[in-house]
Parts: sequence; C-alpha cells; structure tokens
Amino acid sequence: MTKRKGYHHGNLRAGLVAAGLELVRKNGASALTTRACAQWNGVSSSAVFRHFRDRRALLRAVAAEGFAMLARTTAIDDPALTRQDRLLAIGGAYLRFAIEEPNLFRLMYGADAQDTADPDPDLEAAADPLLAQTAFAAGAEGDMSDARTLLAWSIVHGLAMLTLDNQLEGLVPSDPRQRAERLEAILVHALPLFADVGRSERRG
Amino acid sequence: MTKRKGYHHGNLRAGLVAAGLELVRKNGASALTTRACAQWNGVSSSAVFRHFRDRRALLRAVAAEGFAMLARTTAIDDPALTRQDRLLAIGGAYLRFAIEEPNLFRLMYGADAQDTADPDPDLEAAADPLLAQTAFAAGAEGDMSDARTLLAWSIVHGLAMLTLDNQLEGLVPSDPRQRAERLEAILVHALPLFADVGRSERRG
DNA sequence: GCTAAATGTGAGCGCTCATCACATAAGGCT
DNA sequence: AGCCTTATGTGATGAGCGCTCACATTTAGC
Repeated sequence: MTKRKGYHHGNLRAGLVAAGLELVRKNGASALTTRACAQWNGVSSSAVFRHFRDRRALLRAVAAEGFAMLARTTAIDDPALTRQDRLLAIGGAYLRFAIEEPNLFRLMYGADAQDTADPDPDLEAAADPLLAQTAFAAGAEGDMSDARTLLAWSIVHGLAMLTLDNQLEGLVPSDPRQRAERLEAILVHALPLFADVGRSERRG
Repeated sequence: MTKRKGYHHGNLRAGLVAAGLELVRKNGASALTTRACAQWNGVSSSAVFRHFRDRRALLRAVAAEGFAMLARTTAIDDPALTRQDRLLAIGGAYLRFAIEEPNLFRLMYGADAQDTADPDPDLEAAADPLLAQTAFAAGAEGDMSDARTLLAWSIVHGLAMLTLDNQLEGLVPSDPRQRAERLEAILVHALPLFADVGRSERRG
C-alpha cells in the first residue's frame, strides 16, 4: 500500500505503523520485523530507523494504535443503561476485542510494549481512557485505586488473558463468538460485587 | 555450573533448562538464547538441538519448570482453614509468585509457551494441578468450568498480569512486598462471590 | 536560489536460530 | 574381551535479524 511518488515516501512513519499493525494482527509480534515493514512500504530497511529509534519503538507505536482501537470499542456511554449494564457492556466489548485480535492484544499488554524500566508516555496516554471508563462504571466514582475498579478490571482482563493464552481450552467453547458469549455470561456472576448497596450512593 | 567430565555432558538437557531458567528469571524470555544456554554448560551451540527441537521447545521446558514451582507454592491444603481462607491463601501465593518472578511468570503464560496452533501436552500437564486447586477452593466442587472457578482464577490472574504489565503503577505500592499485600487485600473484596449460599460467614 | 535539515540508500557488522557431515562416547550383544 | 548400533557433541555454514555508517537525494527556510 501507501505508494510513494518519488524518492521520499510522504508519510513513512504512518506507513510503517500500518504495516506493523497488519503483521502483528496476522502473525503476532514476532512477525513484525523492521525489514518486513520497510519492504511493505517499498523502502530500504534502514529507512525505518529515521522514524523509530529501534524495533521496540515501532512495536510500541503499534500497541498504542491498538489501545486507541480498544478504547473506541469500549467507549460506551448510553445514559439509558444502568451502571451495571454499562459495566457489562464495557467488559463484553473488552473481551470481544481480545478474542478477535489476540495478537494485537497480547502485544499491547506484553513485555515488549510495557516495560517497568523504560515506560512509554505515549503508550500510557493511549491506555488511560480505558481505565477511566472502567473506574466510573465500577461505581468507584472515578477512583482508579478503588478495590471495585481493580476487581472489575482484573476480572475482565484476567478472563481475556486466560482465554488468549489457551488456558480455558475445554472449559469454554472454542468458537470465538460462542466463547465471547460464555465469558460475558460469566461476568454476570460478578455483578453483585458492583451493586449499589442499600446505603444509596446516589449523591454526587 | 554443571561441569562435564569428558566429551559427554551427563545430563545436558537438565543443564540447558537450568541455564534457561536462570536467564529468563534474570533478563526475561528474550535473553534466553540457545547459544547462551550452550555456553553456560560449556558445550557447543549446536548441541542444544540434540535435546530440543528448537528454541521454543527449550522455552517451553523452562515454562513447565515454572508451573511446577508455582504449583508448589500454591499447594495449600491446611484443613484448619475455611474454604474462603484457603482461597485467599492460594490467591496470595499466586500473586506473590507473579510479583517475585515476573519474567518467568510472563513466559509461562506468554505466546512463546502457549500456542493454540501447536499446544504442548507436557506444559498443559504441568499447569493442570493449579486449576484443580482453584476449582475446589472456589467452591465449585472441582468443576473447572463453573463460573465461580473461572471468576476466582481470572481475578487473581488478572491482577497478576496487570501489575506485571505495569498497568497498576500509581494505583498500588511499587514496593513488591507492599504491593502483594495490597493486592491480597483487594482479593478480600471478592470473597462474597464465593460464600456458601444460605450461610452468612465472614462479613468484612 | 542557496544552504541546512530531513529523509532514503546500500553496504556491512555482529548477532541469532538452525542444519549439515563428521567425531566421539556409551551400551547392548555375542 | 571385541563389535556394532545408538546417543551425543563439534565446527562450519547459511539465511535472517536489528542496527549503524557514510553517502545520495529531496524538501524547506532564509
């Protein structure tokens, strides 16, 4: 794609991310080679390093793109929904994304992209909205460190990771659509944790 | 380590796994190089392939070792514990392991070891006991596909993954010990899901 | 329209995994 | 014992990788 008109590409950076995204989605993060991304853009392999410090920087850009996609599908703000239904809807979207884009999802949360020793501000920014949505829907009034927020997030993320990493084989359907449905049904069992308790927290 | 007496090593396979385990623990899966493992055993780099089909097979053997270690620390069978306390103890051990051995933990559940297209029976066998423990403690009578089992597992696994992948930075303490304590405290909030129905025990 | 900055090139270094024919040792057999 | 099969380790080698370099080309600022 992204044909070049002459010596210069025009927007090689974006082209490299697009190529990388495609490679990751199809064959996993290990399939993203700087050389393949370059070739995909019809450019020499050393051109990559004009736009990315190293391979990992490119991986992170792809991961950020993934977070943007995920945030888009989990941006559920229907006022007609009860808070619990909204929580379910967000969780379901999260799970569906993980199931439909396993390679991308793994990259987003994997060691390549996330590194304690050398964090990436852009990536963190891209991942931010997600947690904020969860925090509100979990009934923690946006408090991300609230136990309810972390529980809601960990349940959904944990189910996503386990099924991605093949740990639920035989326990849930293998068909992606059915599996997503089954996992969403499991989420329902967790709803009591996020119920409005008798002492109404309606204020505010 | 593992000095050799002559031309033959004696137990190169075990030596390679030991070397790989050390490399992974210290510097992550990407630091496990067939050459490094060979050198660690004072052996030529091609000797590795007499014992492992390819690099990934070695990675999987290391992962299996990790599962064995994890199963050992989560093997909690104190009859004096209530079922909920046992569930907490298992979850805590799981979290502590993940926090203490982040690189190994990531390998165990990562795409290198777990692969839908080409599953490893040995690895699955090594991971089995873990789930069985959880299933019983979750009150599902050993039914692994029970929603409660999957919820219990996903909460603990999700918290482990999130903190490993740096997603909880700023939300939980950065000191490993304190972080483990905080995460265990969060587990307590999930206990109502695993209460014996009709019986109200432990309100907290 | 000239110059400086940005961008792309091609050669190449050092590393990786993996394979090959070959060398050496260990164990079973008579 | 001696022989032969099998298991195991070696060194050379190929292909691919990330990344760097000096150099070519284009764009943009003055």
